[in-house]
Amino acid sequence: MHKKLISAALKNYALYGYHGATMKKIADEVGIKPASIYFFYKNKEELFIAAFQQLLDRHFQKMESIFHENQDKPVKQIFTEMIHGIVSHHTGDMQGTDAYISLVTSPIDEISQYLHQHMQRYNNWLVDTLQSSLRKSYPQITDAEMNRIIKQFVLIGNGVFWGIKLYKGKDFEEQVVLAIQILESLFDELNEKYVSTNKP
Amino acid sequence: MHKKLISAALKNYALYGYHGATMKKIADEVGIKPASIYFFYKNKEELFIAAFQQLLDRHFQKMESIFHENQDKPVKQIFTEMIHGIVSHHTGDMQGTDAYISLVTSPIDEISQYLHQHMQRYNNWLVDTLQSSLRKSYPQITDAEMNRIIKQFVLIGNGVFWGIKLYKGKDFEEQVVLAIQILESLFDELNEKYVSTNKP
Amino acid sequence: MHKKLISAALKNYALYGYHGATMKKIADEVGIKPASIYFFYKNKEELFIAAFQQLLDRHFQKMESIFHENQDKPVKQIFTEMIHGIVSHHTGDMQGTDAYISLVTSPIDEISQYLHQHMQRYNNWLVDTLQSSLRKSYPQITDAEMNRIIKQFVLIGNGVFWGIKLYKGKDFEEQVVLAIQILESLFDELNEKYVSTNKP
Amino acid sequence: MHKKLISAALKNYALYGYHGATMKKIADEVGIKPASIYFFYKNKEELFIAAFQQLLDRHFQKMESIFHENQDKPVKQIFTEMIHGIVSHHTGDMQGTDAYISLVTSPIDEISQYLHQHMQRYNNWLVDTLQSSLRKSYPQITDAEMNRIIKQFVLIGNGVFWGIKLYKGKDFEEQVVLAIQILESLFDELNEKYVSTNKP
DNA sequence: TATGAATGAGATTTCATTCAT
DNA sequence: AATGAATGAAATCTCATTCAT
Repeated sequence: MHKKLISAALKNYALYGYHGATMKKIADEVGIKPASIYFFYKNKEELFIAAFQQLLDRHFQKMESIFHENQDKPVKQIFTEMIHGIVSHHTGDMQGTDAYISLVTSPIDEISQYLHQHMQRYNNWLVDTLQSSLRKSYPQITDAEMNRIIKQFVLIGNGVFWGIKLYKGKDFEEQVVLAIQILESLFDELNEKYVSTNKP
Repeated sequence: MHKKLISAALKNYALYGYHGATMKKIADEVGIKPASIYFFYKNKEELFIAAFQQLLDRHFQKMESIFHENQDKPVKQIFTEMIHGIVSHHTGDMQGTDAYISLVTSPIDEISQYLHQHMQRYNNWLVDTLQSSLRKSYPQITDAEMNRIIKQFVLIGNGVFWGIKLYKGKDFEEQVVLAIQILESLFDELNEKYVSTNKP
Repeated sequence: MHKKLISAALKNYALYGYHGATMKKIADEVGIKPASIYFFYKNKEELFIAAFQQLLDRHFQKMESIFHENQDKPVKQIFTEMIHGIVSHHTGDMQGTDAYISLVTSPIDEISQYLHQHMQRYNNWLVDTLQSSLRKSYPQITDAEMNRIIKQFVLIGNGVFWGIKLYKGKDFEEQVVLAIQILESLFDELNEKYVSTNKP
Repeated sequence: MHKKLISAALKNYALYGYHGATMKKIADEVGIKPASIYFFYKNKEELFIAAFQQLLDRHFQKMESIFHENQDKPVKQIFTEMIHGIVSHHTGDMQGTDAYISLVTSPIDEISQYLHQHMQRYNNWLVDTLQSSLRKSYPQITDAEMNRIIKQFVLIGNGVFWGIKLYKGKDFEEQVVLAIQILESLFDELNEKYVSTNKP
């Protein structure tokens, strides 16, 4: 029931925002009465804190698992697979995506703080992880250049992410293709610098 | 008073969402009583529809004026200036930006429709405008290539836009710099292809 | 404008009752703004008192004029013409009729009192008037018998009146016919008693 | 509580009309808070629809029971007892009577429709019932004559009913007496026609 | 576990009324 | 003669929450 309530809470949050997601709507969704929710959660705020934590934890876990599935492939492919991973994670759970977007503009303090922590943690993990992957393929790469390419990757990832809400169908697929093309040209530049001597 | 009410509505929408932006909060903000709002707008929904229309119209107008200020400059600069324009428009009106983000997940039908129309109109204008700028500098450019570079520009713009909510200060400035670097490399490729006279 | 306001007030009273007849609805009906009503009437209560007075006065005047048009005809015909008069007065002004019905259940003190006075005055006039008509045709009629026939006439008139709201078209017309048949048999009885010697 | 609410709703409707019968007044009457009414009825309209249905159903049931108590008596007495029944039903529940009168001018669609259905049903039942009673006592009576006497009975009943609101005390009692006198003379006529054996 | 009944607080909206213009 | 702007009061209704069962 905890799981079902969190899921219903997120769905309603995505649709109507915090104040629009009422205990009644959530209760209806899981087939109980509003009063019953209080058996599982102290109040509305606690329910939503639990829901948001789950949302962000799941996002983190998904990104980790995508990385682990691809960590032995060539770096470029790791990067492109992560783009695909972001896309499939979010398009496959539109309600979670909407909730995530709404979170970013949320004014509730406890939420904002947790979101900020999550961002920090996610970013650190991403940078650490991608740095080691890059270093493996380009041993002489400078820290600055690593940072640059990782941040550009994130920038492109963000562009694709926001596109999820702006484009549908073919239009969105095209965005993904174009994002990966950019990524590839970034790696082409890297290759020219660090691996040109490899091709005799 | 209409203007003040719309402004207050947007601010509160950005902060608390549709259901959290109460008529009382909005009235307090402009120094009248909640009942008085109904002299200017039939109900809450109509107030917000007016507010959202203004928000989107302003966004469009801002983009147009940025373009017109730069239309005689070299293409590459037009593109980079538009990135700067997007950034300054949104960072200078954070409340409007938050409102815009929330709009994207809004379930209110009339809003969603108007948003969709706006997107269509904005996109068409952007493509038309940038195409003619590109054609002037690269007369032999193919339609496909024009489309590609414009869409990649949009993708990068979206990445920068979403970054506004994720990064602050130096971190965000770095994102803009990196975005422009990507844009520049895209134009470098174009130049290689079409500005053959550069290579004597 | 006074006339138009009273008319609009009555119409809305008939439709929605006192509390449902809002100053806005009344103002809309006559094409002015609610604030303007206060130029003509001190407040809602005064407007309605004026309206109800007019309603009852008109009713009284109508009955008087019906009587005067028929006062030289045979008594029986006077009685039947008055039934027709009641019918045509009320069916021709359904909104006034509804207002009149609602008045009867109205809890507003000033109204109830005025209504009661009107009833008294109307009843007295009716009895006086019909008595002298009856006396002219049946000189030996007792006061008791006069009273009886007048009250039965009123009873039948009330039955027809209430039927206005219960029946439509043919069904209502039939009620009128049946009412007049009853009246006629009442007069047949009178004739047997007082004018049998007239038929040699 | 449902019963108490309906009763309070009818009382306040009779007193103040639909718009004057506020949820607060009704709640006060039954000793709860206005918000609590919404636990039992979705909104004001549904409460009143339930109340009106009960009002009309009770009226119908009362008339049926009056008939059943008297069905074995002579026809004439059935008719006069029903007049007495109408009177005692309505004078004994003045609030219900006022509510009933107000209903007749109600503009609320769902109410009007239900009222119309009730009228139809009540009328059909009345005609059917009285026809069989008449046929028992006057086997040779024509359908036309039966219809006539039933409709005249209804007409007189309506006159008495409307008199409830116009006369008090002795004056009203006199109306009932006069009504029954009329009924009796109607039956006298019937007897003359069909009970020829009375005149040896 | 779950709910029926209830409520205080507050949200949206309506309404009669005022007042300066 | 009429209205735009405003408001206090109140009406309808919603909502998070409580508590006894």
